[in-house]
Amino acid sequence: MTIGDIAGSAVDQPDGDVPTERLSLGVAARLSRYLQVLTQAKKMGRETISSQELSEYTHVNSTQIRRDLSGFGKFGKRGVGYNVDSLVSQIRRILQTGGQHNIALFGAGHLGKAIASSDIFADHGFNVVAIFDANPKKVGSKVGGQRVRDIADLGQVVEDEGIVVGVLAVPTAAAQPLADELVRAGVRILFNYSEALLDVPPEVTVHTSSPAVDLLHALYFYLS
Amino acid sequence: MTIGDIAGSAVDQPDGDVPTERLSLGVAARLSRYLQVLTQAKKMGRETISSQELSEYTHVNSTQIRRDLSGFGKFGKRGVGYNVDSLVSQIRRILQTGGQHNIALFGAGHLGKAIASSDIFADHGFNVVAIFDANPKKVGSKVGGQRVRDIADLGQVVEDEGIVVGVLAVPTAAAQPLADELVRAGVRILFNYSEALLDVPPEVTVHTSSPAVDLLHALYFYLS
DNA sequence: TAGATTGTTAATCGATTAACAATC
DNA sequence: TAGATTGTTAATCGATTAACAATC
Repeated sequence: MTIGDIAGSAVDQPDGDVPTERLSLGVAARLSRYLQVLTQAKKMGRETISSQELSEYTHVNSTQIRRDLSGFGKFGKRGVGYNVDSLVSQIRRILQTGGQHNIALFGAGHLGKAIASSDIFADHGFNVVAIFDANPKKVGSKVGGQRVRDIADLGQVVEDEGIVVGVLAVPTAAAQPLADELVRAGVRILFNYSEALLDVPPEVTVHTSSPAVDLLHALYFYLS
Repeated sequence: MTIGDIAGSAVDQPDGDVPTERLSLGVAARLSRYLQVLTQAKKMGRETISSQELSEYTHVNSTQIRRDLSGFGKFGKRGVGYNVDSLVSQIRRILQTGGQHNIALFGAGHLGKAIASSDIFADHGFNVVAIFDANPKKVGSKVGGQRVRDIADLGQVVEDEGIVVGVLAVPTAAAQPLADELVRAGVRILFNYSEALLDVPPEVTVHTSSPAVDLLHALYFYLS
């Protein structure tokens, strides 16, 4: 890859350009955030972007952005900004998430269809390799170019496809039993779009989507 | 409503004179987070919850949670925990978002339908009072019990219903022009589900949904 | 009571910010 | 060059954590 010589030749830091230590939670979260904006900027044809612009889109202070990035190498050009393409590669490398990851989607309702037919996940290297639904009537139908599978095949598919992430777009009542099955099958990250509070073992991470909470948060600053 | 006498005074104040101090961004974000879990817990019939349990569901340290809450009053009972109902009321009061807010939904595709038929927003006091779509064929059809309206009526509806939040579940290409119209109509908070980077005036807040980014973030900690 | 959990303190760590020289 | 923007420092602020007495 071309990444090595760009960052490597810049300065031979003792720490180097490869983050040996685990990133702090805050840094990882912010880098992911930058990546989102950069990906969108790339789609819109932008070639460079300044820390100031990144700041406006991410709501992260521009000094903080420069500081986050400069910790891993000198990626920017003074007076110009950052090259969008190269910064995307750099951040992906830092986050070690440049690869492709297989995910499984559960629930072929409106939300499931919306997810399957969008490329929000695909843009970040997540391939929806299987869609499941508990309703026998939906099994076999096509959603987003995929055949909807029976939940009974869960274990086999997780193993065959090396799935580590399960996206739960199912009714609240179905979420916990499904989560239990996914944990049993070896899935380690659950993305929960239902309203259930999921109980899982400590080695499993649950992320619960909360658009309304984000909205409340925004509203607080609007009202005050 | 009981909300008016508590939160109303803050809203009615001229600029600068707010009775209570504005919460820090971090506190407001965490309180919103607690509220989400409490709302779910309430639905599941829980009567009390400990800071330790809240910590497990929110990934916020339990000491931090007790510290956040005790800053506003002694809401808990030692040896027992917090009463779910009363804590919900308290946090809503603190966030001044206990009232009902009218929001408008744009786009009657899969995502729009998923949002309209779920109660993720309703649970937090957000009423979807209007659904718009640019496609004339969809205008007039029913989605989530509402008649889909023509985008041309936007200005009038925003004024009539007092809408401050617009949820954009539209194709990327349609997002910026729509955002411009919403800003013109006086909407101050945009919830963006498209992949567009929206340019808006400083008085308008854009929140871009980023499930894939959250996933990347979770994955980083799984991989390392 | 006895166990559990809050409310609170104090110490540490990381985030944020302003400022500015370096340099594209 | 001249303007713009990075990379970096230093100072401040807020978040996090462990620990524990209070008390339900």
